[in-house]
Amino acid sequence: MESVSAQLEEFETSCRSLGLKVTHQRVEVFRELLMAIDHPAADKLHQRLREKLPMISLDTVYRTLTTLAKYGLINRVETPESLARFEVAQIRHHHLICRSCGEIKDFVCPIIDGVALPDELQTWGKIDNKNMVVYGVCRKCLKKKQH
Amino acid sequence: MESVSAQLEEFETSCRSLGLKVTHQRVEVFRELLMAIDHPAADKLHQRLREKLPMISLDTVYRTLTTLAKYGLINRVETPESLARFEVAQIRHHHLICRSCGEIKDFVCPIIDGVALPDELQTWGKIDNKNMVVYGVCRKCLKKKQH
DNA sequence: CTTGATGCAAATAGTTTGCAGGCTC
DNA sequence: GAGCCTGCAAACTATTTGCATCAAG
Repeated sequence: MESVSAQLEEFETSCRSLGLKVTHQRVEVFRELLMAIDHPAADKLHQRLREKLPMISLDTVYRTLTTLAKYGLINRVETPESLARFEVAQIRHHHLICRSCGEIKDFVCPIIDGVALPDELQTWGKIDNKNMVVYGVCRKCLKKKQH
Repeated sequence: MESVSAQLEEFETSCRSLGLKVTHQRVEVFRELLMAIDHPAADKLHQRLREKLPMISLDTVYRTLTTLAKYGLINRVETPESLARFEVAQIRHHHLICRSCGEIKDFVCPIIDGVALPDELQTWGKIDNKNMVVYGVCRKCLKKKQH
């Protein structure tokens, strides 16, 4: 596991080699996402960022997230609420999503990673990512429902 | 593989047992989705439906899709464009999504279906669905890019 | 200095909701 | 006939975009 500062340094290097300017806002967006464990949506991230950067605008957050996702520095996670959520692109993992509260949890599963996809997919085009998404209702929500 | 009329009949039976009224609009929305192979979004479905039901409103399509998905009669498919798309809940399958044109293709993979998920997921809550989502760029889009 | 990034405000796009009338059960 | 469903219009929410200014390389 890399340290936060090492990851930030790597981020800046990546930006430079991609021709993206290393702005204060971009670094902070990335740092905030690096610290987050809850796959925040743009709006939530914006709220958190304003503590450090009171002037940062929501559309800059959107633009930054879109740009970073486009270059693969972060991942966009699809959710059932059609509300985009984000995470720093880390080790290969999959997602567990609660239909009730929307919580997204990561899990690793080397077996799934190792499964060979059907041959027909090879002729379809160029595959660059596979992700297992597991839906259900988390324990907290199951308890709430009993009332 | 069931015939279309058999599936429609089953749909009506399901609605009744769920306490949902079998309206003309609902049946047509379901039928249209049954015939579709492209996982249409609400808007596209609405366009198609207007050929048969010129008066059907877009919000009825939305309401119907939401209701049917809630009861598991159809599935909502998440996409990278945060635009909800739908399909009739058929046999267990997975999705292949083109990042460029948004095409969604189904594929079956018994091996993936059979993989036991890590134990930690059992304690998380109640799991009701697992789906592999494979992202890439389809051949048609790869060709376009070469120009 | 040049070009891309930001902040502001306004525009979009997808989706949801309140209400009155209509249709299923 | 009772209550859910529909159509219409308006509201909302998430996200995008045009433009002038500003800052990184």
